[in-house]
Amino acid sequence: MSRRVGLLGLGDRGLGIAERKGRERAGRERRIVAAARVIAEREGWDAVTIRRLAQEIEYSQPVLYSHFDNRDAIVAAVAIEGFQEIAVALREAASGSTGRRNALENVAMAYLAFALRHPALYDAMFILPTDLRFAEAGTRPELRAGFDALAAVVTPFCVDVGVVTETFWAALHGLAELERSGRIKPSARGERIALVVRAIVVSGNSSPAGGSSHSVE
Amino acid sequence: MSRRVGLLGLGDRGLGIAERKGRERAGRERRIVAAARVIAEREGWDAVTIRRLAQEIEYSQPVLYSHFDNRDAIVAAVAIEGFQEIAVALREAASGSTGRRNALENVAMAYLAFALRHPALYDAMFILPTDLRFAEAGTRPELRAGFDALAAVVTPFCVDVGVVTETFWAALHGLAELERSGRIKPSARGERIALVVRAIVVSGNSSPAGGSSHSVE
DNA sequence: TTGATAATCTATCATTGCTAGATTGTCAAG
DNA sequence: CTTGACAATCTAGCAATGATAGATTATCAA
Repeated sequence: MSRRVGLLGLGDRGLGIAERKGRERAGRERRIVAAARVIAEREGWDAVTIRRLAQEIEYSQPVLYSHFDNRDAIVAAVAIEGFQEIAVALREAASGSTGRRNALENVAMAYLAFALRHPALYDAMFILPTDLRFAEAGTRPELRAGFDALAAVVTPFCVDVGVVTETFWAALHGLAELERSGRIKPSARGERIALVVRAIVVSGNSSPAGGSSHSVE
Repeated sequence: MSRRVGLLGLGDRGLGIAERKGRERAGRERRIVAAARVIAEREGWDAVTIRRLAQEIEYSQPVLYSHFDNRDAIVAAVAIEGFQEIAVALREAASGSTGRRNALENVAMAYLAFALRHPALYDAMFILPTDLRFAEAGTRPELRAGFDALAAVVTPFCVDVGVVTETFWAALHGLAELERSGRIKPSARGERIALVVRAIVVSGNSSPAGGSSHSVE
């Protein structure tokens, strides 16, 4: 976010005032992000203009630039909300499962349901440019949470958790994208998910070791 | 593309002239698409503006609108080129293979190589809005060719070719997208591909029938 | 009260996709 | 050869967008 904040140089009892200003500022920032998300989900990201957001929060346009460097940074803020929420959704799906394989199924279904239920949010997370950093040392924990949730349900079936999780994620993302954009027919979604799940169950372990089977449950 | 063409009302021997005009027009259209693609690949799609393209082909901006309804239609034209070319690349990868499993591997690698080698082209095909129709009755054959190439190498390993091909495609697309956008580390690409290939080989056939294995080669 | 600084606004820029309307080229009918 | 119609193309401009410069107002310590 932008730097020039101010609210320094407080005198003796100006401390509470600075706190109030900080709260107001944070609240305004949340309203910007919330408005962006609502408009994007209702009318698409093209409708999310700086002017429109300014009108929505009842401030002038330049105020937005004291919160975010540019429009893409607002998209990124929405994307981060999305990564937090999909992590929650995936963890819930996993926890409400009857077994390890069922957990895989539920998580896969939850992933697709999330992507299809919040198209604009998913756009912000994966399609629109956001300059969010992934797969690096300093990756924000919000961005790792979803990956970790996938890794959790994949772990029982493989030795190289990282690679299998990445591939599982890729398969789910690909299914979501191709279905979202009308490139594959939605009717066979269940069968495709079943295929992905079976693939992980049966061939997740890359090296000859590892419990290859006979624990099916 | 746009409608108002003209070149009718030809008299007795005006026929050759009309043909020449048609050729010139088609050539100009090709130059537009080619310029769009070159600029996009060199400087990104944001640099592909109508003015820039007009300058490139040495005509005024409105001329572009006699060829394409809008900017997205130009992106779509580039995307179609991409679908044609990826189909060729996948077929070549399949034909130069030593066996059915090796064909799977080669095609998967070729898919990823294509996506990573032509980022702007892949953007046009899968990321940017184009209103191209897929998975419908009147889908253009150029858009089916790539899918068919995938289906060809998948067929030996499954009964429900459609579903398995869709899932294979999704996995490859997901891997391409996540790697392109820096969300998974490029170093493990080979292992991820191997995982996808093994998954199809070992669990591609959904029903209990079908040649489940023992023909490995 | 005053002067400095923070907070916010008004006004404006350059760029974009797109289009209306004027202008030029082409060619068949008279 | 002229003329009138139509195709082809251009000049000029619109409205919208992201972004910013600079004026204006609020705040508060001295």
